[in-house]
Amino acid sequence: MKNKTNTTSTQVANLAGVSQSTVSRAYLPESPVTEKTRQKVLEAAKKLGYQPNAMARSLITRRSNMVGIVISNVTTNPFYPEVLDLLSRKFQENGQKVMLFVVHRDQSLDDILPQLLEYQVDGIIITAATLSSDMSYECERRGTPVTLFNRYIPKSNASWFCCDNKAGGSMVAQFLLDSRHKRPAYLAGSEDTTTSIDREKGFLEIMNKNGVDTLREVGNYNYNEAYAATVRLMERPDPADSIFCSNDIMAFGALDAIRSGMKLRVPEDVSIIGFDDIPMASWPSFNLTTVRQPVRDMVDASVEDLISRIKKPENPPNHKVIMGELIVRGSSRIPI
Amino acid sequence: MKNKTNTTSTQVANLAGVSQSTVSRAYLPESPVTEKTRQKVLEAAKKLGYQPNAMARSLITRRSNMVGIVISNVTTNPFYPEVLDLLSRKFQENGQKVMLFVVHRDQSLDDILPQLLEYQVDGIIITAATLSSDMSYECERRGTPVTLFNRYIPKSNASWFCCDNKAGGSMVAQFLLDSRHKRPAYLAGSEDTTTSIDREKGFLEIMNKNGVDTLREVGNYNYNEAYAATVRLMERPDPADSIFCSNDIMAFGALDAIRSGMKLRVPEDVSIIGFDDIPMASWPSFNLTTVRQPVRDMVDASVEDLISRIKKPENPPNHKVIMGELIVRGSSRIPI
DNA sequence: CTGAAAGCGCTTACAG
DNA sequence: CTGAAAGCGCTTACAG
Repeated sequence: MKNKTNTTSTQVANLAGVSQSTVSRAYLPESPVTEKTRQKVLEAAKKLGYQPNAMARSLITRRSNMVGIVISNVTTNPFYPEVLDLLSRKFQENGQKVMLFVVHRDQSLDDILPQLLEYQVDGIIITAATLSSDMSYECERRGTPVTLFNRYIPKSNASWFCCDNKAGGSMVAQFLLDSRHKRPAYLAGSEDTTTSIDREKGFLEIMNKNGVDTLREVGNYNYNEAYAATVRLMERPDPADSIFCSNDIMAFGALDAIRSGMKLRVPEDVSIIGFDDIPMASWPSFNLTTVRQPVRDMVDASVEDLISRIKKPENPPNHKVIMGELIVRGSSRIPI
Repeated sequence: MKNKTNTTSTQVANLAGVSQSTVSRAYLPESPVTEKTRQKVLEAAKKLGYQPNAMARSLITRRSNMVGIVISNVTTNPFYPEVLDLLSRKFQENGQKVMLFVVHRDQSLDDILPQLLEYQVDGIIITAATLSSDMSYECERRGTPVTLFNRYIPKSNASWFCCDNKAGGSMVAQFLLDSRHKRPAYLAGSEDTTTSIDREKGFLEIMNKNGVDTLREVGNYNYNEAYAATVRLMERPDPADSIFCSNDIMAFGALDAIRSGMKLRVPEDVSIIGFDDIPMASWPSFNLTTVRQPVRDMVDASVEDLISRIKKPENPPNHKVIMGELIVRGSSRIPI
């Protein structure tokens, strides 16, 4: 293969017999060019295989038309591939390119964001991870808007859009009480995530209000840990009669532990409820009662917010919490 | 939030009392600068919050340090989020940024690749999709190497790295025969994918050699379609006694159809075998016998190939087919 | 409408 | 080692 060779606007200009500026104008929608010269340019461009260089354009327009997406958990929770799919689709529809960073537990965003800024992204969406105040400040200083997806930071210049996790937890609690459960358990996700904390908060608020004691275990949003935690919950002298898992993947772990591991029945012996409503939740093998996150609305809101703040940097950040919906399936007993 | 403002090397130069070129050199590893001036520059840079502009750098070095990843099926098959995760991690470790495109059935790569080229990516990896010869030619003309992941094109300038899909199909066929199945079925993925075609080819080769007739249905790599296809396979007067599904997700659909839908037993009534070995395959609910794709090796080979061809554009494309491994679990009867 | 010129923020020969 | 200058490939005032 030959070395990198790019046709430039000057070469096209020479062939078309116009100036380089005219070639440039031929590619700009609102520019003043007669249709005739534009055709002449486009023809020459085609002959030479010319395409404008986006780097050079970005350099001078101070707009890269790239946004950064930072995501994690992409292999451990099917919810995130869906979020990524929707986000990137929306940006593509808007003509924005996506620079992607997949982060892992051992990586700090403080090393990632500077790389995004170095490439002059116009804005950043952060999913399933949170922002240090240093970085938040740095983005603000540079004028690069940041939007958090399903996370929030009390005071910062970032926008955020979350599922109403607390209300979701409360809905589950109320549903469990209505269906006469006496010994509910909360299976927490990662302890440092606001999602798990808020779901638990909402859940406990209702349980406490009704004077019901709850059990608690931690599953770190992970199938295997949830499986083990469920075994612990069930081997107690006072086992749980229902488990609210902070995401669907953990609920599957709980389900498998109860049915395959302990040979108990769902929902007769134990009710299992999840959170997310990923597509698998409706598969017959799981048939999971769960809280559906309004992913589409959350994605739409995030992208629209980011784009509007890219266009008008003076716009203040926005925050919104969007209600989820309880989807009742066969993994839980139902109110009579 | 204020408007975009970037500190430039010239400002740093002024503060540090050196020339702009010296500031530039301070950021280049191999450049001749005394440690003392470098420190002076870095200090000034820190004070001003300076960071080099990657766009300007790319423009002049003719290397963007960005690679394009084109991926699809990211929500329908957990195999691909894993591929994406591994690919992007490897590139990040190599200091390459990733420009991501998630494509859908209705989108042609012929619209995507020009966007990647416009942004001067140094190379492109295409996963779960294939390349038109026009585009292949265009990339070659521009000197941008392309690597296909688990796809191939007979003659083109692209590299490719695949699982040995044909051998995988043969392994499954032999295993099914060894465990005395008499009426095997092949459940095809998308008909236009080489992965499904090759797995079927290998499967049939062994079956034919042994004079065994096979059934066939199409599931398009999709859970629901596989569920329906399985029902058809079992409702025949001569139902299948084993189903080789062209990926794991379809195998789950088959499993659910057989157990939840038709109340038959696996593996006593029917053996189910998949392909991929995604993490869920080992969950107790599925406990799926399947062919494990050597994802890590495939990813490593692809990334290394792309990087080496970015460095040396004169290197010819490489092709490699890597053997998978049959993972025997509980969804299939075993040879006696 | 069209062209000549300046300039975006860098890297890199070329001198010194 | 360091600086002045050219130039990467564009866009965009400024004249005409």
